[in-house]
Amino acid sequence: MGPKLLSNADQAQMGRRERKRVQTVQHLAECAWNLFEQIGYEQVTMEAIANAADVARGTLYKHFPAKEALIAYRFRQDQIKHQAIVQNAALAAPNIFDAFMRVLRMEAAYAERNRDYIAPYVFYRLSNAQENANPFENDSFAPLALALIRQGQVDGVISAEQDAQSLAEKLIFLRLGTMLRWLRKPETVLADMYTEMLHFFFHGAEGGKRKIP
Amino acid sequence: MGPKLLSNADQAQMGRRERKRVQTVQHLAECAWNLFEQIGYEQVTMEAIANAADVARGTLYKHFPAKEALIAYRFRQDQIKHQAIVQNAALAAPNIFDAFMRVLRMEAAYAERNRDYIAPYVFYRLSNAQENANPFENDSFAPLALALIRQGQVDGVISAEQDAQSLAEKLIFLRLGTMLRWLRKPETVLADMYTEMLHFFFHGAEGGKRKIP
DNA sequence: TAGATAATTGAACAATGTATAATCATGTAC
DNA sequence: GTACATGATTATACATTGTTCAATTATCTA
Repeated sequence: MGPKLLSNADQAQMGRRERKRVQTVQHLAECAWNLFEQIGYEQVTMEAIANAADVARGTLYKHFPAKEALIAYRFRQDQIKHQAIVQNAALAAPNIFDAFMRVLRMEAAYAERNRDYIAPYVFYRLSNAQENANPFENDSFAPLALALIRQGQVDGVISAEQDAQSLAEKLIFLRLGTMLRWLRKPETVLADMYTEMLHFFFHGAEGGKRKIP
Repeated sequence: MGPKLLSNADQAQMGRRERKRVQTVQHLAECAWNLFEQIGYEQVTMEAIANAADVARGTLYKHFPAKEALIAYRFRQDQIKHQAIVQNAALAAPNIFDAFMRVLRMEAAYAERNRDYIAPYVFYRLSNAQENANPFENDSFAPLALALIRQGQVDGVISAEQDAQSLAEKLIFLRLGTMLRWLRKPETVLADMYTEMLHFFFHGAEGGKRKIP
């Protein structure tokens, strides 16, 4: 249901108006990103972006209701681009734990490369959580996590008594906490923290050790 | 180390300047809260609060750098007020799980009573997470959770291999996710969701069932 | 009492985000 | 192809947030 990468065929079918809209959006995103990289995200104002793209400020706001939306667009595009690779990596894994591990490793690598943008992105998505059903519904991670959890339940590695959707949401918030801790501590490595997080996700605080009943 | 409820003796020792500061802060918070209750949090502007309290806008901003800070102040005061009761309830519990349960039940009751303010409060605390070590460090829940987790480790109910601080943070973000889901779904009961969350916190997605080794 | 320190005020400022009327480009129906 | 509806763009104004600054007032300290 989400937006997809547009083939040339799709573009031809769209009509000039829609085609121009997409073009404008891409142009705005590009100009914004250039500015972000040049002078730093925080320093860039919406006015500056509009000027760089040579449109009125109102036009910019029409397509991107906030500066963070420009990051979200970028990230979304990248997610769509990498979706197939990530899914295949997950499918090729020998078990659910490794599948998650591979997905999270790729995500960690991406996050390390885009560190400066993670915080504004996350808070933006979170603040708009009231509207969407799930704050990270558009995120490509959520549906993948859900699928893997369901598979885990089939395999018997994950308790079938717990609602898969609910488990997915818990994982998403564990991931959020992990990301924020990583952002706060410059010396940490996100992929390592994800490993610890995954262990906790599967075994909980009890840690897989059973108390004598 | 955090702010404490002020006894009269404390106030006498403070000096007029500090005494007036506290007085102003309380006055501002009161005026703001009255407005929030009268016309709804979203509708109230900082200017309106300043006018109601009969101070310059700059003065209001000096004490409360954002509208959300007025909620945070309120909540903090209430937390301090209830701290002893909550702690005693936790101490009186027969085990760690029940201790958490009692604490979270009280918190749930409080949240249900203050539903309208939870979302802005949470996002505000979260956005200021870069500064503080932990986004909910000033929260009275964090240190209590940490203490209970350490106790759980002593009792052998919680794996001693995992860092208590790290576990506490995980619980805090599970709690965050739970709160946001509760906010999104008006039909849900927060206390019930906390129960499920706690079960997950202890046993993980595996759910306490061991796979055949 | 004198001088340092902190709080308050009023004003201006930069930026965000919303709203509106006028204008221009595109789509659709005839 | 013309006519009309619809969507996008522009310029502008507006309310609000949050910051800054110089001038003033109140408190503290020596």
